Amino acid sequence: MPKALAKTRIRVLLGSAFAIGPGKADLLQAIEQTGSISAAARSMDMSYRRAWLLIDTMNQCFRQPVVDTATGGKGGGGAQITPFGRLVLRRYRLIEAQAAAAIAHDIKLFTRELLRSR
Amino acid sequence: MPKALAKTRIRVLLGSAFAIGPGKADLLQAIEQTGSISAAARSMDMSYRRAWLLIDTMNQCFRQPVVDTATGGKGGGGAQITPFGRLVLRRYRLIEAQAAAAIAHDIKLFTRELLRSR
DNA sequence: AGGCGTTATATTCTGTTAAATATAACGACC
DNA sequence: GGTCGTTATATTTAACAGAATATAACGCCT
Repeated sequence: MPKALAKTRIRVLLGSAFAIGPGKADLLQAIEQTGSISAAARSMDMSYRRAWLLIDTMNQCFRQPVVDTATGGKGGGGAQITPFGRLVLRRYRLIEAQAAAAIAHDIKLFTRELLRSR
Repeated sequence: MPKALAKTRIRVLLGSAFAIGPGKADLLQAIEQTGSISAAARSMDMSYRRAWLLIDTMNQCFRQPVVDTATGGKGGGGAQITPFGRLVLRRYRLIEAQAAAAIAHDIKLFTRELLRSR
């Protein structure tokens, strides 16, 4: 059984859609590393369809696309994170880190003093 | 259509179970105000079963029960938040507020500059 | 004793979400 | 022109979550 663990999730919403959150950020990074949606999905043990849907949502929520795709061609096509996407990712990660740092101490106390030990 | 909105959710996990999060915290407050699980559930437009399940999870995750219940008796019974539950709630709200304050500025920039307007 | 509103719990139904499967289109490369 | 792996999308199937329903137990109160 894993140790008691505190996680902060920051999700940015646009209307009712989740523009970005932990999962989408990870997916962006996987695309950056693999160069395709399908390879990124495989590496995250996620269905291609699900990955494609997440990217589609992001591309619709942000002012500019975060991922560029190419169908056909060398290797059958591929996908790349855009410079704008890199910016989105960087700033999201920054916000995540700020929140985590701000509560780190109190979270530690909370889990130590209040949660049942496992 | 609602305006672009950023929400930070802090959920504290124990093992794989969510010990506490925004919904459970609200439920605790509703019980504090109403004095019963069923009235709290009604006030939140939630099924009694669901509310009971959430409370049960909390009571199992924390070192002490956060809610005391009584079956039968005056009014059929009822439920009260324990002093320990009040402590849990207060400290959870504090953590929530700290995280929100830490990222408020950057979240504002993020939504203004990066998100598509609605 | 019987009624009442609640807690506590099991079971069934239902709707939504995710997975699985299938298929078309694409364009470089051989 | 055929092959390849990918994007893009539809359709079907399965899994899960939540709602709905049902019921027992409880203890005060009239």
